[in-house]
Amino acid sequence: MATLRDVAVAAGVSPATASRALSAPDTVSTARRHRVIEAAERLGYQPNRSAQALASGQSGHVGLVLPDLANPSFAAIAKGVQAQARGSRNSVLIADTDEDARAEREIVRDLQANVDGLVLCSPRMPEEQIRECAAAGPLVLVNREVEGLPSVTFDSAAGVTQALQHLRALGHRHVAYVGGPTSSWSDAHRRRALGSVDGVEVTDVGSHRPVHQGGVAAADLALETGATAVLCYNDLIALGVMSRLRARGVTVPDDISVVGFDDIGAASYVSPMLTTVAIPLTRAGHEATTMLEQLRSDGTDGHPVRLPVELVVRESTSPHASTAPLT
Amino acid sequence: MATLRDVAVAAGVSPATASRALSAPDTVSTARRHRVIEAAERLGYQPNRSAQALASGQSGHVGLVLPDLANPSFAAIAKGVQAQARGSRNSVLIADTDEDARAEREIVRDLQANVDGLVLCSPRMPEEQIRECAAAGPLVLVNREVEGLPSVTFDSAAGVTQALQHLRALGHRHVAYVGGPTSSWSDAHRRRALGSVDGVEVTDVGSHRPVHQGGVAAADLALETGATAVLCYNDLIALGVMSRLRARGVTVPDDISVVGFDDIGAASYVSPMLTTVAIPLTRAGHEATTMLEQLRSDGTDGHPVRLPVELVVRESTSPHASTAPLT
DNA sequence: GTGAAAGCGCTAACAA
DNA sequence: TTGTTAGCGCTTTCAC
Repeated sequence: MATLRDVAVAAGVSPATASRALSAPDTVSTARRHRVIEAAERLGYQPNRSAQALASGQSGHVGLVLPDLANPSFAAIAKGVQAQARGSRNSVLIADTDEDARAEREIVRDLQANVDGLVLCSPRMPEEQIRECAAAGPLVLVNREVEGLPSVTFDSAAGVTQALQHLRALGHRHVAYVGGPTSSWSDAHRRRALGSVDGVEVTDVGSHRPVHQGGVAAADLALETGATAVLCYNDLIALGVMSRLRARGVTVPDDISVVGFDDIGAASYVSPMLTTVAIPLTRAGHEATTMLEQLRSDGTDGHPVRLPVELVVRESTSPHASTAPLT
Repeated sequence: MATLRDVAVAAGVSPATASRALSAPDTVSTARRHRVIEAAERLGYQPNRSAQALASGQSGHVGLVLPDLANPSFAAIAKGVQAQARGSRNSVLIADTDEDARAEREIVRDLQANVDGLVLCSPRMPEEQIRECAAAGPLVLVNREVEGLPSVTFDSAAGVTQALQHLRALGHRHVAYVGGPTSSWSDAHRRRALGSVDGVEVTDVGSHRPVHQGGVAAADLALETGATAVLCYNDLIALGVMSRLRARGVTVPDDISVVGFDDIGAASYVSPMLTTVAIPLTRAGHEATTMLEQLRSDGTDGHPVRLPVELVVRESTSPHASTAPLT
């Protein structure tokens, strides 16, 4: 493997000049710069990142911590982070905490020691720990807000309102809400908007695991409330609710309407296709990474950013029977 | 940030001893080892990976190259790689090539210069390029075989056979096969088993994009063949086929049976639940990473490993009407 | 078993 | 603009 020294020798310049020619081109005379670049290409020179990191104090790595890569929502965020990072010639060190809260703190510590900045997606880490992490290095939160720390979240309260308004417009007056993990920031945030629409009564049927199975468990509870529509913490739950409803002979949307959150791929694969609040996950990954880069350069503090969401009306919602428009 | 030097001073030993105490414990006397470890913990010492890498020539990073993180199958592989790598105190540098074949070669080159080994998941990179990559450093292929290179694949030919046998047992005699990308190794591998079951005629309806939309496009073609069942390259396609069939008023499984490949989450979320060939994606990630570690230590060549697959019968397949068992 | 010393490949003052 | 000189923090001979 060719080193920078080799390139310098081949180009007939000092290592320092070679270094400059490659990483700060305009500080070097045109002629020499060309010679260096040419030599680098000819030798197939690849900079040694470890050496660069050691010498410059910048690893060129962005850390990404996620609860579960296999969850399509997190994977989408990862994709965004990845794309944006590569755009600025950074690479991504990824850590899946496997929903293990205990390991998480340690994983973050470990990672943080070796990256320039961290994108942290940890719905459940105690706020106090998050602050500790933030003190240890540049960090941007995704899908969670902590006072004073930079974050990228979704305006899902607005999403809840949109969903509720949509349901009201369809004649629904009583909606059941199937919540996500109690300790999650986004669930708390959504719950706050539950009373935001006049004329719609919302019954909370509690917290459920944000997976398909959580939805099947919640479906019976939702049915029991007598609500004519159910709004779910996420699509996985919504899909679970729909499965269970179908199994019990309840038809969606004729008997009951269902709304999800996230707009994962599966939402459009099922029948009826799921009406859901789409949240720009991949964009959040972009945004967080950009913010991280700014944090590091400008040294600014970074405001929380709240990305807009959008209700996507598909087939799982329809006019409530008893108030259906007469045709 | 405390350095190893700080730890050494605090423990009253030389940096060399401190280094040994931490990374080769049994080469140091018990007493000193304890002193060093204690000091390290007290100071919150975190080794600087870049320095370790530079000095030892080992980055402690495993590279992972994938076509698309947002694709649940690849995300599952990533999860496996990640878990296994952490188990051996390595971290994962991830690169999503975004299905961009041109960028891919460069991404790999770049990554390869800075990792100890690479897990490469690239269904479409030309074989010759793959060999180049393999020459540049330790590398394990996932879901693809190249003569002489270590790889982890799935015995999906056996999966095709299982699926076909299942369909034959249900009375199907004519099956349509909806293929994946022409240039993909796994599609070629599956196609080879299409004629493996006597009494079942398989009509190939061509290559399709391995996404939902690809399936909806293929559904009409499959129908046109007059086949009573359709076997798909993957679940996304199968789901697309089912959507389209439903839209055309064709009922699954009563009118036509559908079988997928992969067993992604969505396969169990839809109705009817998809019968599919489950492939151990996450395990493949584990396996590939383990293999990579062996490659590096033993220096062995690494045999190709072919993981078993399993047909999961759900609701999208049923006896063919005209030959249905009489009840 | 332990320490001193020499780098790993690069960047960043500082001089020239 | 360029070269010289020091390291970055760690591992690893090599003596002791």
